[in-house]
Amino acid sequence: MTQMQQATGDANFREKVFRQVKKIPKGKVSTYGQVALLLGKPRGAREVGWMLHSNDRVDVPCHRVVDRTGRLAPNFAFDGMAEQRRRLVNEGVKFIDKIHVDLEKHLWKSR
DNA sequence: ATATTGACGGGCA
DNA sequence: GTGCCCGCCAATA
Repeated sequence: MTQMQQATGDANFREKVFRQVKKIPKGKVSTYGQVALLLGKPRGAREVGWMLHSNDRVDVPCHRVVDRTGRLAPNFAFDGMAEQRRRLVNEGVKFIDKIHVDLEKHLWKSR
């Protein structure tokens, strides 16, 4: 690893985030904090959010990642939270209202 | 180098 | 359950 890559910080961490998000099963959701914790950064929730925002790759199901209250992203990359909600509903995720998913039922329990 | 911002989380009212 | 404050971390308006 070059010195530049280290300076960039966690270029490696970014890959971990994508890999972890890809593991979220269809019909389940995870939280930024949960993902961060699994990657060994208990306080890296904001970091995860930044990564997903800056990288809206189609192969990363970022719509399955919500915040701790189950609230959807304030500004989803494509069509606002309407698009995010549509995708989740399409996968069978239940909502307690328009912007909050039912975490009790759909929060992914990683192992 | 400092200040501000943001797709966050925990604790408390 | 919701809202506010504060701490945390990286990017940058």
